[in-house]
Amino acid sequence: MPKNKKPAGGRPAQNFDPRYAKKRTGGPFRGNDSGSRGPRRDEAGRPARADDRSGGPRREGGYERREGGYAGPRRESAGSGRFDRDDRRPARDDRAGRPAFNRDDRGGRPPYNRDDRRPARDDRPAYNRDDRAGRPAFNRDDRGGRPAFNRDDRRPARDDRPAYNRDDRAGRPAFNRDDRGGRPAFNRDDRGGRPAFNRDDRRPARDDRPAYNRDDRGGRPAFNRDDRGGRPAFNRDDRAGRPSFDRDDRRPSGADRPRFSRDDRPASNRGARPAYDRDARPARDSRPAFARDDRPRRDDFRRDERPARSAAQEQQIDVVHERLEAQAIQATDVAEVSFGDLGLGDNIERALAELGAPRPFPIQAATIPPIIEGRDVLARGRTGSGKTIAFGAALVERVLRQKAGQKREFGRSPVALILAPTRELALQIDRTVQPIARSVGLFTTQIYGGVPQGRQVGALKKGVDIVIGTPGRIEDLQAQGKLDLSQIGVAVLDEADHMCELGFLEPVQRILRLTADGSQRLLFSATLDREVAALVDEFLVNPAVYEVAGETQETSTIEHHVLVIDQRSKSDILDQLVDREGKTLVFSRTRAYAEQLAEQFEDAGLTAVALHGDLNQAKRTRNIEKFAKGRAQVLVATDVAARGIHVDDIDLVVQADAPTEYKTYLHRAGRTGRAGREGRVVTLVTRQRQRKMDDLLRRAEIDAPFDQVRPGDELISELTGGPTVADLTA
DNA sequence: AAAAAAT
Repeated sequence: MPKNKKPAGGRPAQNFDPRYAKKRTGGPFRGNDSGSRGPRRDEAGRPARADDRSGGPRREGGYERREGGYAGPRRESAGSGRFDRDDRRPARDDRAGRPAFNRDDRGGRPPYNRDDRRPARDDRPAYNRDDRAGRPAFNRDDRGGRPAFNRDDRRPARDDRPAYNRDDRAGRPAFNRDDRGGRPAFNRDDRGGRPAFNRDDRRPARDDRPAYNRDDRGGRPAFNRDDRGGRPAFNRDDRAGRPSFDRDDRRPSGADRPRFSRDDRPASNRGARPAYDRDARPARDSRPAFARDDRPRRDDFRRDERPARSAAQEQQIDVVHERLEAQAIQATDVAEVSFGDLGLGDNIERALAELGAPRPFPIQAATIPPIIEGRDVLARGRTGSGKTIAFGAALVERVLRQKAGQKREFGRSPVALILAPTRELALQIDRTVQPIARSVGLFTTQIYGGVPQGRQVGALKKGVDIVIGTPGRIEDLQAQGKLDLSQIGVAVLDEADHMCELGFLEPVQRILRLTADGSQRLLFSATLDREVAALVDEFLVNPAVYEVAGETQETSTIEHHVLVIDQRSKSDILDQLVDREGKTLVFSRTRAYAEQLAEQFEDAGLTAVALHGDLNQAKRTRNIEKFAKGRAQVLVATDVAARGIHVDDIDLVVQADAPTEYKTYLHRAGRTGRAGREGRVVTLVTRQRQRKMDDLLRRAEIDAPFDQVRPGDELISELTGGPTVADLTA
């Protein structure tokens, strides 16, 4: 999280730096983009896309030069789990190298997390206290020694503070009212089971509030704070308590089950069914065929059942696209275009080359010119197609032209904002945008939660041009008067459709409303759809909409498989899937399961780390870094890692829990097969979920084979793509 | 269910 604003001070060892260079290099666009969709028309209003349409074949070689060389660490880890454990022990020092003590360590981790979290909290109070302690001390000294100075010092201070405070207070209540109206609604909805009751309660309360509000303004915040303070505290207690209980429960059961399972399974399954399995497979293969035959019927039924839903949704989608006049960009049309041709300056072009992007990808060629021109832009380009560079480079050029001739001022307000749904993504975007901005003398900073705000505020005080962050902390600092959004002339929403989902939309709307009137808005996502209509209608003016032609599964480098399993065998099958060479990313639906799986894989002798919202930010960053650098073979994550996150060379994505939305599937799958590399996605489903999975894949326009598997089946080791640790050590 | 601000 060091987001340094300072010019020279090179970046403090950033996790993905080396790797990062490759990241964002772009997508799997191949020279042979067969799927040309609609004619490429030149809209009247379309800012001339400077692309010379010399339709040469697109070369992709330049983007593959950097190969992630993590063979070393991998080899060690693959060689034997015990070596890994030994390696870890010294690293963990305190925890001592007793596998048996792992249980103790597990019990000990939650307290560590709490400690880690507290320090973060302690830092702020600590800084505050220091500041407070410091000021009174100085005041006292000033009062005692220098009356004249005291008056001077106090006056400006008092003048400034009350003035600012009054302004802020005057301003905040108004905003607070809006916010309170919006947030509690979401909180209550989120809290879940009482929406109806809450709403009922609220309405009368709101009716009463106008009168009560004025009187109670002082009182409510107190109540709100109490409520807020109490609930999170309970949550944290619960979290801390549950994991330990769960872990305790799991250990005995886990210790017992594997023994019983292994004993039972070999006896029953291997003994009796192996022959049946092989015979049964063809039969199973035929089932999907039957299922497919059945599916059309279901579709018919569903169409009958859903007319309201699907029709409405499709209409909305059509409306959005029709009204926005989406253009499909042909890769061949931009094959010979350079970043300079698109309007970017030499410095930026050089910075991009250093990032591993010597020439623009289609989504970049399509969107950069209109962004520089100042138009609102919607863009859809599949995962790993280079969207970050598209908006990042164009935004820097745009800001540069706007600020041309202006002096750089200390404490200036930021003029551009990039919003992302997760802290890791915000950090990653900054890793791309910062070097581009620096190349032309602009400054960026990250504004996201989970870390002390002091550093972020310090950067803002010095003066920042581009802010990159997550909604919560941005609103927080804005409310504190430490972040001025009024000068924001360009606002980017990465993962825009996700940012329009419940829980994100309102904060995003509030933030956008605080930006300058008529400021430019850019919405990017691999799954941009009608969900962004709420924002488009309010914040965008005559936007240009782009997508890349030919983004079909045929042109994808990702291979998809669905394994139909017994719930009981899930654990063993997962062990088998992740026991392999190469980086494996495993998705789970819940934080607890992610944590559980990471421990399970560790117990199996692999190096595995978890990534989810229950971890403090330091640990989140540490774990994803370990995975990126190859010091962990397996990353088990919640959907916090589903969108945008780029780690080189993930060649297998395993969905331990199948997603419920096709968009989630696409984004999770998109963690592999980036920039033209090959990747594989394996999704586990139970027999009962098979049909839902089939529907989901159809919506995602993905064709994947369904295979029933049991632990030990050859298909599993085929999918892992290589010999396992067990094979090597046997 | 998860994510996003702390206190």
